[in-house]
Amino acid sequence: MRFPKLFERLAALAPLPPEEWEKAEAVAREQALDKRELFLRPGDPADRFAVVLQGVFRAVRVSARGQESIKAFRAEGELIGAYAEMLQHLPSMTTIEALAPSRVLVFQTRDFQALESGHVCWERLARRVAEHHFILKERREQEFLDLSAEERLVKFWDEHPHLKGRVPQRDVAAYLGITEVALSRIMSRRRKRPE
Amino acid sequence: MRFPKLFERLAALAPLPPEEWEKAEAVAREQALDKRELFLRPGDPADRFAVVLQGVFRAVRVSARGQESIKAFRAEGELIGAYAEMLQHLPSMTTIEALAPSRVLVFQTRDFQALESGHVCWERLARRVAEHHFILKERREQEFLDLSAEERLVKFWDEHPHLKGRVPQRDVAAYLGITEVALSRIMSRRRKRPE
DNA sequence: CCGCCGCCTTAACCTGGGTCAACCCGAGGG
DNA sequence: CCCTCGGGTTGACCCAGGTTAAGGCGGCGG
Repeated sequence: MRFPKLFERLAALAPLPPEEWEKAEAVAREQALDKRELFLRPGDPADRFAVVLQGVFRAVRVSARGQESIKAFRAEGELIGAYAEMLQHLPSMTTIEALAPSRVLVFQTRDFQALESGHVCWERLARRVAEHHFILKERREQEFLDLSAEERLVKFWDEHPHLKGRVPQRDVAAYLGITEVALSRIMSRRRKRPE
Repeated sequence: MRFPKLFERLAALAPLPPEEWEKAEAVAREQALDKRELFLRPGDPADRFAVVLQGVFRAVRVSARGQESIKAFRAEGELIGAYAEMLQHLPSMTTIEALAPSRVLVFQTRDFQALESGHVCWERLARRVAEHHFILKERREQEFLDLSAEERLVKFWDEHPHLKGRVPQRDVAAYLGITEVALSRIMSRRRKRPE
């Protein structure tokens, strides 16, 4: 077993026999990425995903108008991939970019489907992952519905303290749905007013 | 089989043997709701969900500040329930209210777990449902990130034509994340300007 | 028939955030 | 040492949407 820590993490989500994990490791491939390097770009087939072993990533979507917004940041132990597109068998509309030198463990969805038909544990794990992602998105939806940009910012740092210093400000702005200018203003406002 | 149409719908998502469906129908209970009646209110245990047989519902969340925002509308063939809370074994924070006289088919999650341990098809179906919900939420996230309120409105009616005339305007506003006043203004703006 | 109620609209005013543009500052590279 | 460059800040100006408050209007009960 090359990645016992990762195994623990997954097994906590759903029962996962060690021998099944061994099979998964057998089809996985380690990949190193430089800062700025892309794990996935728009138009690529969404036929693989990965677990972050080290580093940080941002999942970006550029709109028709050319402005880029950030769907998520992903750090150690989290999944990267164009999940929605994968489920719909569409080419990726997402760019996934390393914000720092990183290492990931890559799986082909094809290989994963093979694992799934071998043992039900994978089905259950896939379900858990889907459910977890749903919960995260719903939480975010809630934030857009009833929080101001400033409140979203505060909440963001509350919930992602481990990203401090690892993601540029402009990307935080693009995650919050505002411009970097607005974010800068909010921060200076906070610096002065509510001590 | 009391609800063959519903069976078709579900079976389209994931393979579902008719005899399993029969078992599900056996534990389901039909419920009628008047306009304004609540299927679920905040604080209720999130231990049941339902399929809409007839009518429309709105899933509301009231924020700490007391303003209510709408997570989703649900019409015939769709699921109602506090899904996120159910997954997290939390009491409901959502109100689910009939916008018209409605009929639903209610399941207890407890009964459903029994079905799941009886046959893997339910596991697969649950996964599909989770994935589907995820896709919807991600799409909505995208809309908040790079569409204006006006564009969100247009998209809303594009994607939900069957809700026309069935949901009050103020609720559409609360779904879009704006006030009813703003929505009214947007509509009159559109009436004049871009013919 | 009147009056009320629920729902929508309109207007006046305020504010947060967008846009554009100038500027600052620290890290390299020549 | 200076230049450049990437990333953050600031200011001026504008506009979408929030807030408050005043109608409009159709439906329904009395």
